[in-house]
Amino acid sequence: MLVSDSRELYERLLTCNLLKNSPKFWWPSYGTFEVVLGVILTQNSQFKRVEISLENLKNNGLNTIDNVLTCKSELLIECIKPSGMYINKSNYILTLCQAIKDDFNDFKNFTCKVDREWLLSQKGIGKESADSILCYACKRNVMVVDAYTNRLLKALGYEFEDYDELQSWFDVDDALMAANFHGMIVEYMKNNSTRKSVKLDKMRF
DNA sequence: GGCCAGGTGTAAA
DNA sequence: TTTACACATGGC
Repeated sequence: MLVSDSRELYERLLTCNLLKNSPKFWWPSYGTFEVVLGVILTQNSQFKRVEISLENLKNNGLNTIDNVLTCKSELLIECIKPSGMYINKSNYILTLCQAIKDDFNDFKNFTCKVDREWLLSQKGIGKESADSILCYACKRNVMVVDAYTNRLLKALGYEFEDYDELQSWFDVDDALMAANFHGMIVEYMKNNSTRKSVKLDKMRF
């Protein structure tokens, strides 16, 4: 094992200064409804494409639950096309917005009251998306793990059975640490890895 | 042309 | 329970 625990990994990632271009939070519009849209749009897509879609949505006023629910679905689809899989994703967005309205009334109440189980029962929301919404939209102390995280830990000598086991390896203090931890892992892996290999020298190995 | 990107649902085996 | 495939786009 090249690191003894998640805290050592966190310290090593901090020394890489990976979040220097994101002064406070790595995910854009942290704590807003736009994060929910971004989480669905980013599924099997590049975030650069997601940012184009989010800009389209914003320019058409589709950055609130009510506006998404009352707009023509053709407009929603047109806005999110750059991220791909727009038929599925537009349906996921619409049904999720309706469910939030039905069960929580508004976004603010949703962020305070929603839990993981509720999110996982929604179509189009799996574990990673549920945790991303909790972490980056609801500002909860929830660690998001993904394929990057799994590959990094594997390169460091760890093997995990599944998502939940990988997630439970992480020990985080608060919402800010969780948000930045996952962000640093993604940024590190984007810059220092391919599907087959991970360069560890930036972390002083 | 094939592979991949800040995944998930569904059907078949 | 696991595996294979669909979803769809643009960059390399």
